[in-house]
Amino acid sequence: MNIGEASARSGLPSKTIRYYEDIGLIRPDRNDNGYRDYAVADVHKLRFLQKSRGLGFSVEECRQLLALYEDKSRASADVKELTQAKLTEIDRKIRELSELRHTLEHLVHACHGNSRPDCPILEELSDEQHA
Amino acid sequence: MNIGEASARSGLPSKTIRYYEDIGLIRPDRNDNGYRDYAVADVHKLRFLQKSRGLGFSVEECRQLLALYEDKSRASADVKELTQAKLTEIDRKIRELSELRHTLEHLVHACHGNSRPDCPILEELSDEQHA
DNA sequence: GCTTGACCTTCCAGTTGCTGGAAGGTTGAT
DNA sequence: ATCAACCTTCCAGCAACTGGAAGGTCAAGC
Repeated sequence: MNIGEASARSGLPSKTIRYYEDIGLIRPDRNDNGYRDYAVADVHKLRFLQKSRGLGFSVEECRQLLALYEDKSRASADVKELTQAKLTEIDRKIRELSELRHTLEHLVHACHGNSRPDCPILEELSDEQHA
Repeated sequence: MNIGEASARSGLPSKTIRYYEDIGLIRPDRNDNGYRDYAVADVHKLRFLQKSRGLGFSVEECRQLLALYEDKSRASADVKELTQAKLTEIDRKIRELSELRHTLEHLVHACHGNSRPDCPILEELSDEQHA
């Protein structure tokens, strides 16, 4: 499929898809006319990139995550270690998002604009253990 | 407190903290010697920025989120609408992170490096509804 | 009181990760 | 045949930092 359809299916702009090719994240085939030709597996990768980038992983981290799928020696200790590190990071992100969610909900329901600048939620936000 | 301590307490590099001042996200006092002087509330904001940036929100989105705390008219319809939109976004991110987590765990436990390129997890990854 | 080292300041240049636009080739429909 | 809607490369600009130079401040030790 052409880049336009890959874009529509992955949710990434064509510009970004070409950029990801420039930096070696994906390697689509080329048609005789020079057009890029994306396979379904490429779209999978692109969707994966679209999500993981949006979740705050750097391009280099995304490259590592992609490699976890592609690494032939997936059972190696290195890969397991990296995966475990990523899992820990994901768990932290999930926790932080849950806290952020909790805070926003509180702001809407509990604070009526009169309790700043020392609203208890702001305190909570900066608590190392808890927020 | 000086920028070094604000950096240590917030987890942000001093460079980044100065940059956030440049673009108007925080406004610390200045001492007579010209040094920036951060209050505890500033550190709260910085920690908040550190987290929300790491969770994939753009600086402009972080500015909006910060404004939710500072907006005197917090009960206005606009603010509630923005908050609701952010809550929806946060829920989506939490869902995507959970899926990513699930996928990585599966890779470690279920795939032994022999089932690509059509590993069922890669399929799942690209599914609009499910992954 | 003077030096030393660890701070802090501004400024400017470089990097990452896109994003827009120009200039031009391809394709499919009228 | 021409028109819109694709596609191509290339180059410039923006967002969000990041590093380094050049220099001022401060507390500790001699």
